[in-house]
Amino acid sequence: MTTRSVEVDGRTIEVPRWDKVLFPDDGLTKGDLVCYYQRIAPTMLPHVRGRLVSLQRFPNGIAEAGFFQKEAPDYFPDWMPRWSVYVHEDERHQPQVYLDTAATLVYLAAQATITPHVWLSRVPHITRPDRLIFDLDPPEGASFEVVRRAALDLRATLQQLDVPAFAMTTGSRGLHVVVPLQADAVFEETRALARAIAEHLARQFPERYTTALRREERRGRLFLDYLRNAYGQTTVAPYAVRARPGAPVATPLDWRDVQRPDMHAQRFTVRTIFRRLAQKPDPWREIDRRAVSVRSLHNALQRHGINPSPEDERR
DNA sequence: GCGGTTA
DNA sequence: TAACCGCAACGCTAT
DNA sequence: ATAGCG
Ligand SMILES: [Mn+2]
Ligand SMILES: [Mn+2]
Repeated sequence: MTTRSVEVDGRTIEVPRWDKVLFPDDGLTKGDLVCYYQRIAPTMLPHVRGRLVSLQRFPNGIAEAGFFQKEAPDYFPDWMPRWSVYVHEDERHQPQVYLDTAATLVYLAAQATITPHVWLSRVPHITRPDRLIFDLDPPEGASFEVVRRAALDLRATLQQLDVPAFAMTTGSRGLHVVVPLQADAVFEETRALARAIAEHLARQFPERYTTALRREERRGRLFLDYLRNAYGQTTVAPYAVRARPGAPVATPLDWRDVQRPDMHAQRFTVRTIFRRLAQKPDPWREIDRRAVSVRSLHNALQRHGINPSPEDERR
C-alpha cells in the first residue's frame, strides 16, 4: 500500500506508511523523517556510534501520544545492533539497541522513532561515560536569555579549570553543556564531579542558580541539572529531531552561536539544519579529540578548591 | 508499529 | 475479526 | 514502603 523501501548501507529497509504526516503543522511525513536521518547520518554518527538508545516513537504523529521504548523487541531485524544491559529495577539483563550505522538510524525512523535519546557511554564499556553533561532549562516563566547566560557562566568556570566544553540546543526548552571524557571512570565519579562544579557555580551566583532538588527551594532560579550523569540515563542525541511543531533539531553550537542574543532552543529545524551545516561545518567535529581524563578533571577541581562534599565520596 | 490479549 | 493495550528507568528526596 | 522529580 503506502509502504516504500529505501536502500541504505546495502540494506533494504521497509518504511510503512511513507506518506503518514507526523508533524501536522508542518506537513512533514515519515518519508521526510527517514530522508532526514539518512542525510544527517554522516554528521551525526560520530557523536552517537556505540551509544545505547531509548526510542521516543510516534507512530500516529506528534498530535497523538507517543511512547518510550528501551528493550529491543524480537521483531527488529537481526542486523540491528543489540547489547545486553543490566536493568537494576528488574534485576535482570535485557537486549537494547545501540546506534552504529546510517541503516540503524533509518530503520528506527521507519519505526516512527522521531527522537533517539542516547546514553553518555558507549559499547562495550557502558559503565564508563565519555561525556559529562549539564542540562540547563529556563525556570518557570523565565526567558531563554537566562539559559544562555547560564551556559556562558558554566563555560567560564570550566575554562578556568582548563576543561573543554561544548554547547547544544536541545530543540525543546534549553541547552546542554557537554564535557568530553576519556571514559576512565564510572558514573558515580563523574556525577560527583558534575555536582561539585554545579554547586561551585551556584555558590558563586546564589541569586541566579541553584542545585536544590526540591522544587520549592529553587524559587525562580535556574536549576543546574547534573543528575543525568548516571547509568542508564539518556539525553537527546545530537542532531535528533524533537516531537514538537516545526520539527526542531538538537543542534551542536560553537560558543559564538551561544553569544548571539537571538539564539534559542528551537533555532534550528529539519528544514534549516542543512543550510547551517553548509555554511559552517559541525562545531563538534573535534569533540572526541579534546576528551580529558577524569583524573585530570578531579585534579583541576582540587587545585581550585572545588571538592566533592564528603557525602559524595562515600560509597 | 507491532505483537499479544481480550471481546 | 477487531478493539485494546503496552512499550523507560536512575538516584535522590519527601512523605 | 511508595510517589515525585529531572
Ligand atoms: Mn521493563
Ligand atoms: Mn533540558
